[in-house]
Amino acid sequence: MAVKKEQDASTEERILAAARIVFTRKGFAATKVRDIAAEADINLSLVNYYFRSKEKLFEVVMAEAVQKLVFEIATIFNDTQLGIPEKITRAVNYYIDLLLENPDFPLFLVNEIITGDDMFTRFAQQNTLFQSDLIRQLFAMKEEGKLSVHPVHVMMNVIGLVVMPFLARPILERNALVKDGEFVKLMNERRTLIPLWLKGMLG
Amino acid sequence: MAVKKEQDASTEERILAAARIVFTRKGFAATKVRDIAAEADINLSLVNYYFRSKEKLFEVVMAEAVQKLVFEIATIFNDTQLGIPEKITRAVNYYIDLLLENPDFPLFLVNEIITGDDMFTRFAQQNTLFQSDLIRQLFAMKEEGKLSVHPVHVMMNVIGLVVMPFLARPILERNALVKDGEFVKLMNERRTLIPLWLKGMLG
DNA sequence: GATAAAATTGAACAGTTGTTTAAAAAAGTT
DNA sequence: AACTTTTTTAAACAACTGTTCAATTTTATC
Repeated sequence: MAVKKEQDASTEERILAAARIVFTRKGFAATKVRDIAAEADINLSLVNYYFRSKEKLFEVVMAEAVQKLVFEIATIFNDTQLGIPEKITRAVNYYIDLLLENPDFPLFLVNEIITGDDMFTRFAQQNTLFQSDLIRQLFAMKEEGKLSVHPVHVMMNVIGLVVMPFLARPILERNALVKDGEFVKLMNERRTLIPLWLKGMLG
Repeated sequence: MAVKKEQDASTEERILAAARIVFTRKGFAATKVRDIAAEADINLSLVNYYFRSKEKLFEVVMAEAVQKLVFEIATIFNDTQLGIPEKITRAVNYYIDLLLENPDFPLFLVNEIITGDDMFTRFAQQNTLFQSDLIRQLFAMKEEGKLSVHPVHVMMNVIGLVVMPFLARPILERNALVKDGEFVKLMNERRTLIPLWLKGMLG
């Protein structure tokens, strides 16, 4: 008995896709299971049938997001073959790629840091960003006297310079400071600008 | 008849204070009116008695927050007496002061950009940050060929460098990268570092 | 094609949540 | 003190929300 799952993934995947959209747009608390069902155009009960609860479904979506946001970067930051500037350049490019495809990610994640019952924390715990080889390199550089500021400043700057524009995007576009399509152009400029700026900060 | 309000402000103010705490910590959707009543230690009905609805109460709290975050800065950015570096230095210091006192502000505001029904937008519309004298100065500098990048880059960098640490703070402290109390020290360092970094970017 | 398993549906449940109401208590006014 | 207004309270309402259940339909297996 029990034919393993994986027969008709279409419904399950549709729910997941809908959940991604609604959770990302409205956050966990403001999202109703009925919203997801409507977005997926399936019966309400199916959400609980495929995923056990709203919370479990959310965890899946959140895990995906964190995975995308953290794992690749962790690999780069932990590549002992790469120097600091190269690590930063690659990370910046990866993030800008990712965020151009998923512009709502930062808002979504930031939202859950407050709203959620530390769901974010649970996953971010595996977070190797902050105990990475890059951190080690920066601390070493600091001790050699070649870096004048606390390594954390550098980390905060990388993240801030990459992520903030996506957080501010709605406001920028609303105030017509950035016209349609221009945002993408600006972000592409930042691929080379941010590493340049950081080089200035390191020196 | 109708003795004007303002008699016993204590209850009203207690509700408001409680609302600030709970809304800021959990966001609009995740906050229950009963949470606020409990936090204020008053009867549930009084919330609707003094403020007409949860939404109206939230608007008050949000308006306060946006006011604090935008108005002072707008004044600085629009002071035609001040040069670019001086504007930036003052803005950075004001923001760091403000955010050290209200560390949850950024998370709160960012949260409402997605979750809220554009409540943030309504207020931020008065936003003179992005049509300020500083913007004008930067565009002028750009046209004179003394600024190589788009002025928006500069704006995004200022905000990003100041605000991001406060967004990342929970993660930084959780991962023990920043010890207790050290965060404040780092932010105070950034008062001088950020203007310095930005000078480098402008040149 | 008969049988079993899995998927889907509509309805209902139980708990929550924002809001209202009517009555009581407190404060203010004459 | 009598009376009015304002404030506070407890209870209830009505709508909403996550979840479950039983019945039905669809799909897979022999």
